[in-house]
Amino acid sequence: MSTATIQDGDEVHDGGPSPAAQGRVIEAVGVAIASGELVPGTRLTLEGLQHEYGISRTVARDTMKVLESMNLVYSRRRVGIVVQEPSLWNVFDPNLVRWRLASDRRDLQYSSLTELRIAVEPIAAAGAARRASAAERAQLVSLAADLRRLGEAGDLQAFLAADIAFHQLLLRSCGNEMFRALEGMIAEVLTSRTRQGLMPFKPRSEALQAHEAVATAVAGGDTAEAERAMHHILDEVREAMGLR
Amino acid sequence: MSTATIQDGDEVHDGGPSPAAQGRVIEAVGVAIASGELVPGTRLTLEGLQHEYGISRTVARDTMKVLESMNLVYSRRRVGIVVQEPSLWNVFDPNLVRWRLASDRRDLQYSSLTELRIAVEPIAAAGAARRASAAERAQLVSLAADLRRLGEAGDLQAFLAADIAFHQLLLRSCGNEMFRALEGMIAEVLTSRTRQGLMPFKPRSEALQAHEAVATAVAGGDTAEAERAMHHILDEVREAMGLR
DNA sequence: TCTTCATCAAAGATGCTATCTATTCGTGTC
DNA sequence: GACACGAATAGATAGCATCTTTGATGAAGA
Repeated sequence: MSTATIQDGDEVHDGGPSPAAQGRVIEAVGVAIASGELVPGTRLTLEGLQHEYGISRTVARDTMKVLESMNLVYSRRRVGIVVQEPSLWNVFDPNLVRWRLASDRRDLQYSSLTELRIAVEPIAAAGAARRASAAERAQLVSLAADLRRLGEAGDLQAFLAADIAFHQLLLRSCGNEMFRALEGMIAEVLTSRTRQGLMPFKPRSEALQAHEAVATAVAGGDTAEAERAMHHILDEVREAMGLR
Repeated sequence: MSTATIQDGDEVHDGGPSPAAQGRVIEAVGVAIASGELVPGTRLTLEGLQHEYGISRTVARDTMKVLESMNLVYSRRRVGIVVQEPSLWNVFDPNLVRWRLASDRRDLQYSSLTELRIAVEPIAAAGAARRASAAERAQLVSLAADLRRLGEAGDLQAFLAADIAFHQLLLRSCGNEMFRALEGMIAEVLTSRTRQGLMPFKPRSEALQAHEAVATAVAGGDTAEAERAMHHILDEVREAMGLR
């Protein structure tokens, strides 16, 4: 409407002056790289991006700056912006994880995350047993009870939600900021596990018991037992992943 | 010298036209935030940054975009650029890790990384036993032998180098891209451990044996034993960190 | 009359565009 | 092998658009 200027409309972008052009482009290019559609070595240019997405040079510039800070691309004068080798990517960047989970390379990302989870959660449980607050310990016990109730009732949806809450609380209360940063990714893995039907239709009684054991151990400050019980929970996952 | 223009020099920045102004500013602001010098809630403005660092709006914008993608800040109209709560930072970003290790909050970052290492390395060892290439297995055995030789000779410097190589190779060959991304951070932790004198002056024979056990198990494809032996190596670290 | 609440306008900041100069570095030519 | 050309990013500047906070104004009610 009041967008006065807008010259040379050879390719008017629909959304008007499109607020959040930035995010749109980062998303689009990020997804294209993460999915492998843009293979390593591919060269982009700012001008090309401007034209393709109908954005100004500045926006193209800072988009590439963000992608560069994730190590998805590097830029050199006279050459352009070059897509990096996957082995150099910042694979812990939550955005990148999201993009990869949305791509058809989903499985690779999923198994990496699962293995990470297997590694981290036992130590997180031990950390929680050592450092969680009283409120967190109590909530953990309560969540374990919820899990049993919902699991025995067969309410898979609610069970998943409580399961996510349980594991997230553990990561949050373990006192390690890096573990806490994995909260979102763990949630993603658990959700995906249920969606793909990798979860038993009805949670195994053994798993329910193990969750209770973790909660009890954390509540009682028994680090070794918390770690052991969490290991036990994850053994089931390892089994399912063929990592046993 | 050839800095032709430079108008209105009310505050000429020393470095001339400063190539790589970008990196300089990201580094400076990133360090200031990571070190806690800029507390959460602090407001910056593009204009303030332009003035402070003698840069243009474009560069200030790019810089903030990068910091925003690490979740160190968020920016809102009419408000400015606001420093985020540390709990929201992308603490796995290698740059942020570096900044924090360089700050006086070093210890916090160090212990988080150590705990992460304790969690990841056993699973990485198991992964390597399952998935490493023949060359990698051989190299691991060879590095373990080097470790014994250098350890018994008391050459702490060379021992550290070989130790880093050993643990990095393990992470690289374990087949998990996320673990591999931790290579640099592990190297940092090991270096720091030696520098701070946390390493025994002469590596304990038990540790040397455990490294050999890991290498042998990986070479032989014995995942359970590789994991167990790596756990054993890390028990010493846990002991030292008071995590036992 | 005083207080409270809703409404509206101005200001201050970023979002985005457009355009310019400087610098670098790969490539082709001599 | 040296050198010139050109393509591309790096950086600077100016300006309009947009959003959102803040404060002022005015009306309704106690």
